[in-house]
Formats: sequence, structure tokens, C-alpha cells
Amino acid sequence: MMEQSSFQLVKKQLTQYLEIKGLRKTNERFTILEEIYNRDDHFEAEELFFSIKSKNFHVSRATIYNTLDILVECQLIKKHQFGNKISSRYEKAYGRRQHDHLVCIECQLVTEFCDPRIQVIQNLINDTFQCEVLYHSLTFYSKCLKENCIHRKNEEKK
Amino acid sequence: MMEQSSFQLVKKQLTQYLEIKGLRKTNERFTILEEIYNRDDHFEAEELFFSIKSKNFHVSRATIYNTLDILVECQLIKKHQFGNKISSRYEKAYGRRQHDHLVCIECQLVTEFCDPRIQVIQNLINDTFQCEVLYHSLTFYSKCLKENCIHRKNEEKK
DNA sequence: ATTATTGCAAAACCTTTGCAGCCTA
DNA sequence: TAGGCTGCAAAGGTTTTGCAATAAT
Repeated sequence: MMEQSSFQLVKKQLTQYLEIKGLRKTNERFTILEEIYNRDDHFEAEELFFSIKSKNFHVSRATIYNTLDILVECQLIKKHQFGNKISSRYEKAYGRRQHDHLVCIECQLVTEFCDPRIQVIQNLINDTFQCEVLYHSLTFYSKCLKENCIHRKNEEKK
Repeated sequence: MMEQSSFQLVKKQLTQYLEIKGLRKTNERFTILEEIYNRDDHFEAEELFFSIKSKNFHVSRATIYNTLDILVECQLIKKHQFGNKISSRYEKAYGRRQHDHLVCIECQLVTEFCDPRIQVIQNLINDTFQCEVLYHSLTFYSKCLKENCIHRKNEEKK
């Protein structure tokens, strides 16, 4: 879990963004931010909805989605769409270095990795097409890395 | 448009796949295949549905989706999920070299590119995580490359 | 007091599913 | 003629929207 002092920085970041944009500083928004920064996974909106609910806060789905959009805009979280699932996934972004993902095609376990070559490719794209890439998505798909994955076990049984 | 002789190869490919899998060779499946191979874009299921309809064939959505799944399985098409749109997109795959995509964040124009470095990264992932990557998705997002893009024009007006 | 934000439910959107009837094998 | 495939419509899952009530400024 993130240290309390670090979370204060994130909270301050959001406060500033809301002020600059003339948006309101509501309890819901900070509750959602805190729940996200207490997680360490790549979660779906629905999972966030239930994890907040389980702590006896109540925030509606509409507010969850609204706030997720805001947090993406101010770059406190990142949004991903891993191709083998329909719903979007999110992860906290503050203070984290650029990375990409390796996803299990069966259980959706997400593993992170960094590779500087992706930046080299991006620079080449910029030059070749005379454009400015704003962001990218790179995901590799393989079967599970998890030793005790139920799908891996199924495979061994065969 | 693909030459007729090339399409015959694709059709044969599908025929063989259906036979091997014990699936039936229906008119609908070949009609869909043909329509796909007459296109040169990255299309959505709904677009395919209407382009077939406009030619006075009739194929239901259920059959479109069913057949798209089959064509992905036998690798005659590829399925993509570009993050800024919800629905999946497809493109023909037969005889095409591996490539990735650059997508306009406003009008969704798709441009293709190749870079051998992605294979280098993939090999490193395999070694590092002792897994076997089955496929990948790499997409760069930028504003439009199209000279006469409506969004680009809007930008110039500002 | 003003008006952005919330919660709720309905709608929208893409995709899947159930089932009766059709058609391939 | 057996059963996989189709079309249709309904259902499913995720996300968005309309609107009245609430709360931040």
C-alpha cells in the first residue's frame, strides 16, 4: 500500500486540477481516488464500485465513471483496454514509470514490463508520418505466468 | 481490390478449414468472406452488416459475429480493439505481413506500419518471463494524418 | 443562491444467446 | 434425415444519459 504521505501528494494533485478546471471538490471524488491508490492491480470500474461499497461508502456507477474520466484527464490514472475482455481497466499512474503489459489470455493476469525500444519506435513513427504520437498501447498475450493458475493446472492434467 | 485469383486462394483456405473442423460450408460464410476481402479498411461488424445488406444479400448480425469468430480462428482475418472506440475492428489477414497501427484519436483513421523491433521486444519477453507470447497489440495514437480531416480543419480554424 | 454533481433508472451500444425453422452433408 | 446453421428477437454486460434532488462554492 502507498504511504500516507505519498497519497497526500496525489490528493493535492487532484485538488489543484479540480480548482484549475473549476470543478468541485466532492467527497465522492476523493473517496474514489483513495480507493484506487489503495489498490495495486488493473481493475475494472465494476470492481472499484464494489470495493468502495464493501467499505460502506456509497458511490453510484455514474459517479464512478465520471470520476474515472477526470482522473484519466489529469493523468492520475491510466485506462487500458486489453483485447480479450470487454470492459476497460484502470491503474494508478502517479509517480509510476512508463510501462507496458503482458496479459494471460485465459485468466487475465496482468504483468508489467518496461522496454526502451518502444520509445525508439515511437520516435520513428513521429518522423515517418510527421505526426506527434500522444500515447501508445503495447500488450503481449500469452498463457499464464502464475504457478498456481487454474488454467495452467488444467493444461497439466491433459 | 484483390485479384479474383487471390480470392480463390482465400476461399479455398476457408473451405479447408471448415472441412477439417467439421463445420458446414454455407453461402453466408462465403458471402461474408468475399465482402471482407473486397474491403481495404479496418471495419466494424456493423459496417460489414450494412455493406452486405446494401448489396441486397441478407445476413443476420448473429451470423456476422459467428463467422467473424471463425475467420479469426483460421487466421483469415485479424481482430483489433483500438482503445478510443468501443467496438472491435477487423481486417483481412491472408498474405499480409505482420504490421501494427497508428490511429487518429479524433476520426479513427487507421494507418499501418511495420517495425522489426517489436519482434525483438517479444523475444525478450519470452526469455524474461519464460513464457510464449502468442500475439501482441501495438497501437500509437496521434491526431489525424489526413490532410482534409474534418478535425484537422477545425483545429486550423481556431 | 447558484449551479455543478450526485444517484437512480432508463437508454444506448455492442455482442451473445435461445429457439424455431432451414439447409448442408 | 440428422443436426449444424440461420434469423430473429430478447437478453447480457458495460457505459452513457436525463432528470430531480443534493451539496459545493
